[in-house]
Amino acid sequence: MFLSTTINGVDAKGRVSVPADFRAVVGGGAFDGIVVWPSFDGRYLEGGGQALLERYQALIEEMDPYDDARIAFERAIFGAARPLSFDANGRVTLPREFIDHAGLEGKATFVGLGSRFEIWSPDTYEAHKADAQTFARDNKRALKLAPRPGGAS
Amino acid sequence: MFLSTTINGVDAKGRVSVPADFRAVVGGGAFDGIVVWPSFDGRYLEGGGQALLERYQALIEEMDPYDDARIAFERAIFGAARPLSFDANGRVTLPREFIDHAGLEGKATFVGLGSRFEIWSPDTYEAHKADAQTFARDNKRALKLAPRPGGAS
DNA sequence: TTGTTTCCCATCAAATCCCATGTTATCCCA
DNA sequence: TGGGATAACATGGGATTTGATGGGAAACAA
Repeated sequence: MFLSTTINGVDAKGRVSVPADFRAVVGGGAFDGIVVWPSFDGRYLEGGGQALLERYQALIEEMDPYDDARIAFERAIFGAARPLSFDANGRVTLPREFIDHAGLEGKATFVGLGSRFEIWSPDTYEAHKADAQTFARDNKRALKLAPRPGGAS
Repeated sequence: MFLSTTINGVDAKGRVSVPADFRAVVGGGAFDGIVVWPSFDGRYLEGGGQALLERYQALIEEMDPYDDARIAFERAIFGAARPLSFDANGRVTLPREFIDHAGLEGKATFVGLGSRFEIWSPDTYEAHKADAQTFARDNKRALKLAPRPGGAS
């Protein structure tokens, strides 16, 4: 499970260290790396392991072949996604196009979201994080279906 | 089940012993440690075993993929949570950021709440407890209608 | 060639492990 | 039931490993 937030440097070559925790999550599969694509919803990148894309593929294949939404998702995700393999030190090289989309300038914030993660420019993310916390505080009762009490661990 | 309140020391490295009772609760799982995140509702930390987060994940995944609330909770919880593994003596190292959020200065109060626990600065917790008791006294009529186990005791 | 990408090695800081020690709780036995 | 022995827990400091990062050489493509 992808957890926590980490800021790592992006060097002149577009290289960035993927947090070791994240590498452990995707490790073990056939492809030693991550899959990343620009979000169609904002100036950030989305990513995950190969397994995530396979899950998305399964979801999309349940839609009608010529459903406009299906085609849009296929293009926005599969068409835009790139597999980025780790180098010997656990870094990946981000395509220039991705760096521009997310406005990464020397730094990148990795945000773990359970089954996937996002990559933001640190400044941009700070603003969104504050929004998310405010929203969560004001709407915490939405989670009220709440875990049944007593079942520990 | 996480029970009772314990005060343990936080050393210069940010290390703190997790109460042995709590360790027993999370023991047995794949991950030998706890998961902790800063509360988005106050100056304290929330935590539990890995199973707690999995329960939250299950709840969140029942929401629509692009629901604002879902994204906000994902960022506020998963983005902020960190898995902290036990060292050989049952301690975890709290990130500086967590120590600052909760205002821990050398001491930390672990409060067991059944399926999860909280970590407070002892002083802050005492004040909070007093407030809670005052509130309870002033509202005992309401509490009578909706008794809730686990209120600060 | 010329620019780009991939691979490899060196360095530094930070997280992790390991061992030693005091203190408290628990057990055992007379 | 008292007291000593034993084990469990909490804590401190130092050593070691891991992780992140920077630069440069080699392979590749235009």
